[in-house]
Amino acid sequence: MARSELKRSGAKAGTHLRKKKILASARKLFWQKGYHSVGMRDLARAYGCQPANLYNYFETKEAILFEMLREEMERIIQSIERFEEEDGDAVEQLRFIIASHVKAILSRPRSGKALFDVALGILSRRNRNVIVSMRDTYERILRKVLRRGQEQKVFLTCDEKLVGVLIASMVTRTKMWFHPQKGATVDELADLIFRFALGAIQADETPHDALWRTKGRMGKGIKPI
Amino acid sequence: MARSELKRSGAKAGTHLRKKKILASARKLFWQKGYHSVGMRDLARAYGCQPANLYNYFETKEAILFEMLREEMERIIQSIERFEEEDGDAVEQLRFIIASHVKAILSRPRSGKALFDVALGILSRRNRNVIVSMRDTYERILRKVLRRGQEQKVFLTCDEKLVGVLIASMVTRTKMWFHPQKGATVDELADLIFRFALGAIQADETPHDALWRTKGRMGKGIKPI
DNA sequence: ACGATACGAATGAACGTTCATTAATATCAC
DNA sequence: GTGATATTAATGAACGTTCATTCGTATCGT
Repeated sequence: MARSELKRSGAKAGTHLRKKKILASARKLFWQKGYHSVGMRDLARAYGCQPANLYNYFETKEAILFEMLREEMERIIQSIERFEEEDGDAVEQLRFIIASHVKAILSRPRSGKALFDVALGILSRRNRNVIVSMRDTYERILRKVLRRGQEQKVFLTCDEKLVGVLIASMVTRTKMWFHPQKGATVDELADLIFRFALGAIQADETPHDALWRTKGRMGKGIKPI
Repeated sequence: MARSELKRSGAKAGTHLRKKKILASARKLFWQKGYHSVGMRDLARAYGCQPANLYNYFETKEAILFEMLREEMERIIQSIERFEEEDGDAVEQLRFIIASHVKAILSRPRSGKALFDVALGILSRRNRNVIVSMRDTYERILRKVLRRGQEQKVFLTCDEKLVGVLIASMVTRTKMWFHPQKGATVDELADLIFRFALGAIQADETPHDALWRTKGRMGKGIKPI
């Protein structure tokens, strides 16, 4: 292990890995209990060390929250950023965006804690700006797709800014009430939300009656806190 | 040891009035800054007394939050509870429910703090059950109307449980991003959300293209935190 | 004078954070 | 290789502050 390359990056590699592990356990706790209900002592216990040691990896508690949110947003954006420029079927792009977002949100242990919203009031101005600008990127892409759909005449003329926030609202809040069940999977949920949104804005009036015959199946997954 | 409800008997009628005033200033603060960012000192200063005095009116800080939320929920429910039994045009009932809810939510100084969601994690089990059961009442009424609309064949066959939470999600989150402006009033917003929802579930395929020509006007009111 | 109302001061707990120190590991001169 | 010397990683105990809440006492309306 006397490789010269390891001298520089070797020590750092270990730290980076440990940082990720701290973030992983912090993420779980923050989503479950909310920022204010989780102390540094909790974070330390979850990771397996003393509170003081966490300060070798993060400057403050807020820094942990920030890094966690940044990673999460990055994941969501990366999966859809190609739609900003890429021309294509807007309907399919909308379907993908919704599905991707729903999956990202529900891939974490349920919260019901509105962590993201609370966080914006906690982060420093600098950090909040970073997160907010990432959220803006997400909404910009969504609006771009909505506008594309209008140009393709597959969506009705609509205020894409408004429709964007409405769709995002439905998706965001899924984590408050949705529990995957037999007959009510995350994929199905995403599909239903997509169809709901599409029904509201689609131009050609294909009856989508059949799409809604899910009574009693999807209902199982709905269990608000 | 604050006694509960000694409104009558020899107790001064002023007590009840002062309690209301404390609640009023507390409500403003809680919605603006969130529960954790508001201390008893802040509540006392806003009302105009010392922190200790608040304990003559409420047993705990949580009790203030609870009473406040209870009043708020009561207001919302009272305005729509007649739809639980009353037969009538489901489309108009849905329009009324959405409008009523939007107005209730946006009648307070903006929060962007997800107070309601956070509160559910703060309240004692007993108090949370009260609030949750009120929320359930709201959702039950909404579902009843959605079912009525299906029976009247004005709504598509749909899972009213799912559609209910989707609609409620859109409405609830308005407080995160909507600012009334010239050309973007609360009433217009409520109407647009109603039309969005109706477009998704309505049975007769009346093109509602014209309904969406609001571009650039409603957009002004959209300003997330 | 008496109870309702308010106050100032104090309490104990919890919080994020800092600090001096130890244990372990890598680096380097010889 | 061996011992001296940095560097890193982690610790346990405390720090100062803030918090909701309690206590004893004074004030006020009647």
